[in-house]
Amino acid sequence: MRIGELARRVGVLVVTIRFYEAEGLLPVATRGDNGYRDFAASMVTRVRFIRRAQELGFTLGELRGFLAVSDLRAPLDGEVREHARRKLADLNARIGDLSRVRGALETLLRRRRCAPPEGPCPIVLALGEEPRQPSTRTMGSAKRGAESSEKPRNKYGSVASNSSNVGRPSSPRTKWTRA
Amino acid sequence: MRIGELARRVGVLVVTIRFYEAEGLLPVATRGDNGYRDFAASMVTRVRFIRRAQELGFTLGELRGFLAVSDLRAPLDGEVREHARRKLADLNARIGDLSRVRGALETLLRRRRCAPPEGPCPIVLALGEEPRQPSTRTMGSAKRGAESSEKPRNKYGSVASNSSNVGRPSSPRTKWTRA
DNA sequence: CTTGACCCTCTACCAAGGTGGATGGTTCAG
DNA sequence: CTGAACCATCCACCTTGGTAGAGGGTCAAG
Repeated sequence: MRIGELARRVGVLVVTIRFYEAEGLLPVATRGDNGYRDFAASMVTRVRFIRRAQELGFTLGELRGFLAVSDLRAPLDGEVREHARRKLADLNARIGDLSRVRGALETLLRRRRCAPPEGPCPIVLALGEEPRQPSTRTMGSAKRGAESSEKPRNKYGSVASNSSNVGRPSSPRTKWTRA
Repeated sequence: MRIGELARRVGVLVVTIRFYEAEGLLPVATRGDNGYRDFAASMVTRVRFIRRAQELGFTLGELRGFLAVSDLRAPLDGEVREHARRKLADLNARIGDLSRVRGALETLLRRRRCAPPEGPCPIVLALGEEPRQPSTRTMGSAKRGAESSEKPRNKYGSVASNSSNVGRPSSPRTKWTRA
């Protein structure tokens, strides 16, 4: 199968297929005498898998690692197995969170408006409340940002000093002077 | 509360808070005479909500829309309600998908290796197979790419000229010199 | 009155995940 | 044989969600 047909079958752009190959998500395709790539039929499933997994919040990096293990058909030994176990835990946490959001959303649809006149929306509360159990959440869009009340030692991250509230009826000349 | 304290409490960078304000995810903070932002205590919950929702695959754009509705405390009328209903359907599909992945992953951990010697990994199959029911999956990382066997009417339809890339050592016949 | 921890604005830049264009070779129908 | 529809390469650019730094004001303690 040529690249165009593969792309058409999955519903992605040709350039995306090439991008995936370059990124190591697809095995380097064999080439004909004309230099054209020739893809096996199984690549349809594989590309479809990539798209679906991406929608579920897996990054291409994770997928690359995962597919590499799958391709090697290597036994699931120590490190990889441990990684899989961690992924499973993440997955469970994630499913739990999404279920909470679903519950809140269902409640919402049963009511007439988002929030009781005072206080925030139940969905905001459901997700925004203090974390009760620090389950290692490092999935999906987890960036390398500081996590849950840790000291963010970068850019305006030092220590100490607290001056919690307003109390400055002072001079009104600054650069901004906006209300 | 000043920006630094808010950032510290949630565990994000100060610049991230400013970024959220600029992106319309937080209401524009009131300013003191010195120009410093002054945040309400409820912003802690709100920012925490944003982080958690992001981890769950919501984009900042979705969150902006959602929070706007929540802030207005407007009744959930036609369009917004419809949107919420669609989100709920997406959510259900997503939870179902993640559950499938979880099942596959559990199976995987019970076995010794990823796949039976022939054929691909069960997880790849579980996600990569032909879509059976075209439920509108437009969540999480859904980009504006072509979808499911549509004609990707972009790229590969025109030609033109360029000037960069000088002095290429073009081979007599082909550029790629096949494998 | 200086120092250091804050705060402000603005501009640049980064990584991920592509998208699009320029330039050119290949294939096939008419 | 010609034109379109493909295929190839490389390079530039876009969006998202931030980060980092320059340049400078504010404020409390020493």
